[in-house]
Amino acid sequence: MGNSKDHDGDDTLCPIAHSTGLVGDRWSILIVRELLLGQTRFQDLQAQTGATSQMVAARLKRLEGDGLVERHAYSRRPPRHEYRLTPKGVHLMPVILALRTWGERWCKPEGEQPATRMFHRTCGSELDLDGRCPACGGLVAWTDMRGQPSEAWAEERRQRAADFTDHRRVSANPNTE
Amino acid sequence: MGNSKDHDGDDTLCPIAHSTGLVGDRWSILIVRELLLGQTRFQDLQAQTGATSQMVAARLKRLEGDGLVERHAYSRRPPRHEYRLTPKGVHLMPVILALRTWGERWCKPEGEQPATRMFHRTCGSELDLDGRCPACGGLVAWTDMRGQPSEAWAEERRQRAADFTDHRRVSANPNTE
DNA sequence: CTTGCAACTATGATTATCATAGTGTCTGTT
DNA sequence: AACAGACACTATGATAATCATAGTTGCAAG
Repeated sequence: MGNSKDHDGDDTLCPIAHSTGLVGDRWSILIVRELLLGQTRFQDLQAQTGATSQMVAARLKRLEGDGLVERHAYSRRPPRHEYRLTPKGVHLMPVILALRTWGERWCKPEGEQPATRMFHRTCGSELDLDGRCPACGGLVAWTDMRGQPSEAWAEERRQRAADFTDHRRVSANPNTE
Repeated sequence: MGNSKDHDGDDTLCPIAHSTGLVGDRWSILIVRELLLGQTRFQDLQAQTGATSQMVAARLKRLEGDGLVERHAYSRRPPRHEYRLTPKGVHLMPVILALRTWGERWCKPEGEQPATRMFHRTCGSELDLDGRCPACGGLVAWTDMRGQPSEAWAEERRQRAADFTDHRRVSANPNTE
C-alpha cells in the first residue's frame, strides 16, 4: 500500500481539497489534536476523543498510511505501540490553532475562559485569541507559541480518563458490588 | 443566540471539538471554501465541490441552522436564492488558509505552483506560504490578505463548471446526437 | 406548448459509524 | 500455578450517512 491513496483530492490543484481528503473528518482532527497535546497511547486517544475503538484504529491506520503518524513499539512482549506525529503531522498545528480560535470565538458561551492559554515563547506574554502578542505587537508564529491548559479543562480531561477506565472495568466484570 | 444543535461538542470545553462539530467534514469545508471565493449559487457550489445535490442541500441547511450561512432571495419569480457567509462563516478564513498552507506544502508534488497567490493588501507584495510578507517582514493578518487564483486553477474551475452543465444537459436529454 | 434552466427532493444501493462484546498477550498478585 | 487486570485491538449486527441516478417545481423564452 502506497501512501495517500484515493481518498485525497488528487485530481485537483486545490490544496484544500487535498487536505480535507486526509484530515477532513471529525475523528482525524480530534486525534491529531490529542497527539499534538502529547498523548501517545491508544486508550488515551480513545478516551479523550470519545471515538470508538475501531474509529481510533481505522483513523490511526489511515493517518499512518498518509504519513502523518508513526507507530513505534515501546515494548514487544507484550507488543505495545505509541503513536507520534511526523513533521507532516505536526505541521497541522496551524489548522488546529485556527479551529481553536474560531471555536472559542463563535461556538462557546460568551465570557467563558479559553480551554488553553497561549504564551509567546520568546517573551512570555500571554497571546490574545488571534495569536497576537501584546508586548511584541504582532502576530506570533505557531512555532513560537506554548500552550497551557486551563485548570478547568485539565480537570475535564482527567475526568474523561477516569470515566473511561471505570467503564472498562465495569463492562469487563459487570457483577462487581 | 446560543443555537447550534446537538451535533457540536457541547459537552466539552475544547473549542476544537465544538468547531469540528460544525465544520468537521469534507463537504462543509469545501462549501465554505467556495463561498469564501465568492460563489453564491447552488449549482456552482455543487460543480466546484463535486458533492451530490443532496449533500450540498443538507450542508447548506445545516450551515444556515448553525449561523454560518444566510440565504437571500435574489429573485422571486422564479424563486432563486444566493448563499452568503455570515461574519461567523467568514471568520473560518484562517482555518481555510491553514488547510491551504498545509495542503500546498505536504500534499502536492514538489515545485508545483500554489493554486492561489496571496498578496499583502497594504503593500502589494506577494506573501510566502506561511503568510509572511517579505517587504514588511512579519506575519500578515488574514484580513489584510488578498488572493488571486493562478491561471491553471482558474482554468480547472472553468472546466469543472463546463463539465457540470454538460453532464446536466446530457442526462436530461440523453438521445441528442 | 415545448424546451430549458435553476434549485432542489425522492429513491434504493452501498458504506461508514455505532454500541457492544470478545480476543490475545503479557504483568503482577495470590 | 492460577487468575485477575491492563492494553491494544478485532468482530458483529444494527443504525445512519452518503452515493448514483432520476424526478419535481416554477418560471421564462422561443
